[in-house]
Amino acid sequence: MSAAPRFRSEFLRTFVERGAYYDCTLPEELDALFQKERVTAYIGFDCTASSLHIGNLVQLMTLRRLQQAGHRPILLMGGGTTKLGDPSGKDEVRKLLSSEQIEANKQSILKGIRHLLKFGDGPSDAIMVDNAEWLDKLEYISFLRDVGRHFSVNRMLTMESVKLRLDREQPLSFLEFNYMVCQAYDYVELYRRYGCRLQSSGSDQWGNIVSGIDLGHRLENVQLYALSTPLITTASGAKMGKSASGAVWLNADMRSPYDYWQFWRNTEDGDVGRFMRIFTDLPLDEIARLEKLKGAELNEAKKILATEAATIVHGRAAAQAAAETARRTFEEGGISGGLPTIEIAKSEFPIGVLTLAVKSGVTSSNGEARKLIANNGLRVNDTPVTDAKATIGLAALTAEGVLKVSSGKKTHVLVKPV
RNA sequence: GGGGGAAUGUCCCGAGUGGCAAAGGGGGCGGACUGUAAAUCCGCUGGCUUAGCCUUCGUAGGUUCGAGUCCUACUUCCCCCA
Repeated sequence: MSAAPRFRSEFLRTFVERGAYYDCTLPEELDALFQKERVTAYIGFDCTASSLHIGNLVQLMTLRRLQQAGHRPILLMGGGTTKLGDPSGKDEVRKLLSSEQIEANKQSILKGIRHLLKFGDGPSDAIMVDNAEWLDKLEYISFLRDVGRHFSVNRMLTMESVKLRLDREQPLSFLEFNYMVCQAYDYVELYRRYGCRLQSSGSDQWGNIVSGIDLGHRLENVQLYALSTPLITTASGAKMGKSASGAVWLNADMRSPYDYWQFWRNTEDGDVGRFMRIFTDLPLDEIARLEKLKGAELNEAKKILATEAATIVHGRAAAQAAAETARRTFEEGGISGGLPTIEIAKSEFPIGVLTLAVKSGVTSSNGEARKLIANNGLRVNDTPVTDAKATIGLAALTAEGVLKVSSGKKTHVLVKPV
C-alpha cells in the first residue's frame, strides 16, 4: 500500500478521509479523471447466496460514495462466474448452483441493497449488470485466441493469490486460472459497454483488477484504473462480520433490522470512530466529536453508529424502530413488540422449557438448551430456568400475552401463543 | 502413466500403540467482572425419552469380540518421476 496521496477530487478526498482508501493505480491521473468528468466505476459480487453480508459492505459503501459524489456506480453481479462455482474455497466440492437459483439470488441481493444505492436511468444512477450476459456466450477457442493469448502463465504464477495457494499446498485448479481471466475480461467488457474506467474492490482482489487493466491496454488501448479498500478487522484483530451465527446478512429476511442494529451496537470501543467513518454518512466533524467520548459514554456513540449503519441498509424508519426496541429491552428491561416473535399453537401449552427454547429458536437442540440451563443462561420472562423438566403454562404469559425467552443477556425472543 | 503421502468431531486448525464420543488449539455459546465494549477468569461446545441409548473420523466392502487406527477397492487433493 502506498501512503494516501493528497487528492484534489471530491470523491477521492472523501474516500481517504473516511478511511476507505488502501491503494490505487496512477493516483494523479485518476484524481485528474475524477475532477474532469463523471466517472463510471464498478465492483463485482458473486451470486452464491441470496444476500450480501457486511463483508461486502465496504465495497457497497464505495459505490454509495461514488454516487454521492455524482459519479456512476455499476454493480456487477457474477451471474456468469457463479455458474462455474466459486473455486476459491478450499476443500469442499461446491455444488453447482442452477441458473434459476443464481437468478433468484441476484434478485434477492438486489432487493437487500435497495436503500443503499439509487438505481435508474439518471446520469449518476446505479446500474446493475450481470456478467452472464457476455460470459455465457463466449466461445472457447475464439476467446482463447482473442483474450487468452494476452495472459502469461509465468506471470499468473507469481500472483499473490496463486503463490499463496501453491506454497500452502492447497489445490489450485485450472478453473481458477480461467476465473482470473474472466474477471479481467469483465473489466474490458464494462469499458466497452459503459465506458467504465475504474474498478474497486477489497485489497485481496488487487491482482485481478490489475490483470483487467493490462487487458484494457492490449485490447482497447485504454487506461483503466484500480482502487482498493483495506481489509476491515476489528480492533482486537478479528475479521469483520464473522459474528455469532455466521455471516451478518444485509437482507432483512435473513437478519432482522433489530439484529442488524444490535450487531453495530456491540462494536468494540476502539472501532467506533473508524466504523462510523466507513459505514455511515455521518459528517466527519461529528464523528470526531463522538469518538472522543470516554468509557460508558461511548455507548451513546455506539447507538448512533448502530442507527446510522442500519439506516443505510434498512432505511430510517426500520433503524429507528430497532433502536427503540433495543431501548425498551435493554434500558427499561421490559418487553418490546419489536423483538423477534415466534408463534406457537396454544394447544402445545403447557410446554416443556426445552421444547420452548428450541421452538423459539434460542437454542438449536434440547441438549443445547440443557447445557444453557446448566450454565444458568436460559430465562423465561427474565426468570432463570433452573429445572430442565419444568413446564410453562399459559398462566405465565405477561400482560402483553407473550413469553420472553432469553439466552444470555442479549438474545431475546418473544413467543406468542395463538 | 509410475512411485510416495494426505483426507478426523459437517466452523477452522489439528493429535490419535485396535477398546474412542475421540487430546489440544482457534472460533462460538453461556457465567463472573463491566458499559449490550475490550481484557481476564470459569463452564459448555454430536444427538436423544441422558446412571443409558443412538450417530460420527473421504466412500464402499472386509478382517476382528471390538476399527479413526489393520486389509481391499474407489473418490478427491498434494509431492516426486515420466
